[in-house]
Formats: sequence, structure tokens, C-alpha cells
Amino acid sequence: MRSGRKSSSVDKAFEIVAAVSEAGRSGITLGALAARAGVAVSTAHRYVTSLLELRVLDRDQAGCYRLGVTLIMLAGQYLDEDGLRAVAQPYLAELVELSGETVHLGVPVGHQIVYIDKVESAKSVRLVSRIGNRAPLHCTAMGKAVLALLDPPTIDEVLAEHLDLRTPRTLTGDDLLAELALIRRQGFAIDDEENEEGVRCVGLPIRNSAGQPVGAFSVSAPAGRFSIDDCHRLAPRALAMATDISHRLGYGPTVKNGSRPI
Amino acid sequence: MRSGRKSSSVDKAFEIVAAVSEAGRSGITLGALAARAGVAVSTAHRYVTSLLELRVLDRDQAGCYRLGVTLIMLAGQYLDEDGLRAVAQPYLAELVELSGETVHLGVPVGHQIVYIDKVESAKSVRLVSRIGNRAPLHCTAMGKAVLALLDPPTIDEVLAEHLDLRTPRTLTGDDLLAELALIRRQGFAIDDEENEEGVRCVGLPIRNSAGQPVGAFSVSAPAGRFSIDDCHRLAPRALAMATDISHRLGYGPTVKNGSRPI
DNA sequence: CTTCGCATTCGAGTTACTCGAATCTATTTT
DNA sequence: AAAATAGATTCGAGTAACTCGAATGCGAAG
Repeated sequence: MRSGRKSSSVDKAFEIVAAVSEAGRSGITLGALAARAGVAVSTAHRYVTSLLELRVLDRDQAGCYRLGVTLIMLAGQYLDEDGLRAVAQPYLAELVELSGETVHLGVPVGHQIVYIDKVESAKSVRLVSRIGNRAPLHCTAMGKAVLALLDPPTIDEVLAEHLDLRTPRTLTGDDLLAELALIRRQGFAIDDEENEEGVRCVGLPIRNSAGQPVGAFSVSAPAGRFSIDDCHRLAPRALAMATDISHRLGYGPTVKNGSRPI
Repeated sequence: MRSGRKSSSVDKAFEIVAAVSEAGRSGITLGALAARAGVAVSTAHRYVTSLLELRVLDRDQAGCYRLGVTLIMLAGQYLDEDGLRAVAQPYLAELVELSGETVHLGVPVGHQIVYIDKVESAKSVRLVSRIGNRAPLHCTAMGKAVLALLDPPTIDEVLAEHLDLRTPRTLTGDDLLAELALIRRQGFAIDDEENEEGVRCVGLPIRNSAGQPVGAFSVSAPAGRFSIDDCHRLAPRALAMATDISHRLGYGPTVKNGSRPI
């Protein structure tokens, strides 16, 4: 009767939510949901009943399950409260002014980067991107900036995975390892059409008080008007911003009563 | 040992998430969380352990609980999949072209409207608004457009609540009831600085196949450059769009094999 | 009309949750 | 520097609430 240290009900409920999320546009039936989450149909039904009432899930006219609006409300709240986002905002706006291009803010989750903010330039040929979307660590500017600062075992773990070759320029293996060393020296990362053809980015890491990379931001633009040289020209000022943001989060010389975020 | 029809664990877990959400910027301690959710501290701790692992919650450096990035990922997924949003998008973009002002899309949740999309005009004096935010039904253009089409008992229910007087122009009681009748005749709603001083909006309802208002969109602009007359001039074209969107969602003459959303 | 798939209900069995108290840890006070 | 305080975490007993498979209900398809 040893009590575990976490709640299996909660785990399974979110397993169900994840399953619905992965199902995508077509939705998913109760039976499929139960199979995917590894519980009996009746159990899934019970959870789903609660989740529907909470509007974490919805049902479409065909009776299939979809994600619900509660998630939007919670996400909106998260964005309002997020310290990193609040600290970074003014810098991102300034960087958009400076570069005239779109700037993103992201945080690492697992072996991916999740976009949590975007500031668009007026002239932007709309690059597809949306808050909440995820991108790999190994082939994006934000991802590589973060990856370079992770501890060696974690880096090895990521390198050992199957790394998607998104474009002909995507780096893997020793090339990627060398790139990460370069990034550590430079302090910033360049994505030279490694994630998407025709898109070039500069990415900077943000560290917390423990020195861990807790986020990153990047400037993205069509390769045609954003050369490698442009990237290098922009980098020093962006790096100064990254350092500033990290300091505000407590990284570096530990100052008692340092300016608190918010 | 009668099995209930829903899962109390799931309910309580989301009670905890809601408590964290309401706590806002300051975060919330485990003890406060337990009290707010009505469970023992150790129970709350167990749930929280799972929620942290799932990154539905996070802890700040002070040890207080905050919302986590998983919510952003799920919300992003929801936005990608949402049928209403997909159908409405091109219309909203056209409406921005037409009006030169900011357009919002929302859905009713409880007695509020939740913003699920926003298309901004280039010239916009940035009106504060964000996806995931909520607004009351009684004093916004989207809210009144939806409210007018709800069934009478529900309308009474909303009218009977304490309706916040957001500005001197906010309508309540019989004035609001008369306004709703007008909105039903016109097909659209005008928010004449009833929610926020200096902001005027036109709102249109979107109906599903059962005729229920499942969403709304609105054009918002500073009152100085968006007169009541402007609202009325814009309304017919916006109304045509609203009707179109509703039809695509199945409202009105049921056409077999009608053009499917997505 | 029959068949099929899926949603929902039901009841037995037992896992996994709930609670209060004890312990540990970090921060604040004297 | 030591003590006091507040909160986080662990622990163990007891049982409420969950899990499962089978039976039933419902609607769509053949």
C-alpha cells in the first residue's frame, strides 16, 4: 500500500488530453482514446466526462473529441504572468525596430523549443509561425542556442536521437557538435536555412540564475534579404540584450536584492 | 460503491490548475493551493507533482506555483485545429482590409467571451487585447451579439447577475433588454464605449447548425476615428460575412454535402 | 431487418487516493 | 550564531474512489 509520489489519474487524464491533441483535425473516438492512453474504455469515458464539463475537451458533431477553449484561457493567463516573457518584451520590441524583421521568444521543453511570443515587423513577408508551436533543437537558431548550453550528457542524448534532415543544410553528428562549440564561443547561433529553405535566423540563449538556458529569442527573415553577414552584424547588439535579460533573471554576479522581474 | 459518472481526481486537478491561474503573478504556495482546492496538503502535493512533471505547472525560484508551458502547446494545437477559426480567418482578414481596424474572433464560455483570434491593422493604435483573454457578454460588441441570440431563460440569467458598469455608457436591465431586441432586428451589435472609454466596436454573431451562437467577431477602433455612422456603414458587409461563416458551419438551409469547413 | 461499431451503464474487486502527524529544509528573527 | 517559524515533503493506516470486463443501449450502415 505504498503511496506513489504522483497521481496516476492526473497522468492518465493528461495522457488523454495529449492523445486528443495528437489526433489533430480529425478528432478521435472514445475507443481510440482509451487504447492510446492505455486505459479501459469505461475509464476513459469517466475522465472524458469530467474533461468535457471543464471544457478542456469538446466534442464535434460527429461525436469525436477535440481540444476545448479552457486551454486557451489558461494559456492566455500563462502569457500574462510569465516572467521571462515580461522581462524580454521590451528587448524584443527594440530588436524588431533594429532589424525590421520578425522576432520570436521560445522556451525549451523536452528536446524541443516552444514559441511563447512573437513580435512582427510591419514589412514582414509573413513567415509561418505561431505561439504554441514547437520546433526541434538541432536545426533552429533558438534551439541550437539553447542546446549549446545544456550539460554534455543531455547534448549527447539529443545528438543520439534521430535528427530530422529538414533541409540539405541541416547539421547532425560531428558537424552539429562542432557548430555547438562555435556557438558557445560566439554566444549566438545562426540557422542558415537549416530548418526551412529560404529562412535564415540568429538565435540567442537566455539563462537563469543557475546558468541553465531557460529560453531563447531569434530574429528570422527571408534569406534573400538577410545574409550571413547581416546576421553577424546584428549579433553583437542582440547578444547584449540576451545578456541583459539573463542578468535580470538572476544570471551572473549574484546581487542581493537585484532588480526583480516584475 | 456506486460509480459516479465523472472523475473527482480530474476535477480536483483542474481545480488546482484554476487556483494557480487565479493566483496570478505572485504565484501560490502548496498550502494555499490545498485550501483553495479543498483537499489535504499532501493530496495537493501529489497532484502537483504530476502536474509539474507534465509541465502543466511550474515553480518559480521562491517555490511558488505558476502555470506551465504545456498549456501553451495545447492552446497552439487547439488554435490550429479549431474549425470556427479556420473558417473565419479569411473573412477576418478581408474585414481588416475593408475597415483598416483590428478584428477579433471570440467564443462564448459561460457568461463571457473568450478571444481566440485577432487580426491587426497596420495603422492600429495598439488596443490592448490578447488571445485567451475574457470579456463580459453585456458590454462588448461580440458579447451582446451572442447574448441576443441565446434562449430567453439564459438571457434572464445573465441579466439577473451583477453586471459590471465598466463605463458610464454600459447598459443594464431594461435598457440592455431593449438593446438586445434591436440587435436581433439588425443582426449586429454596437459597443458604443460601453466596455472601455474611447473604444467603439461592431460585433456579429456566428451560428452553428442548430442556430445557436457559437462565436462572434468584431471590429474595434478608437472612437475618435470610428463613429456610430462608420459602424452602420460597415455593418452590412460584416453581416454578409457573418451569414456566410454561419452557413459554412451548417446554419440555415441544410445542404447535403455542403462545403465542409477545412 | 440485421449487423456492426461505438457510447454508455453496471457491479465486483482492489488499486491508488486521502488524511494527520512527523520530519526535513529554508528562511527569518532575536 | 542559534532558535524559531513557515512551508515542503515523507510516512503509514484506512478506505473511498478508481479500474476493469461484460452487458446494454443507440445510431448508422448494409
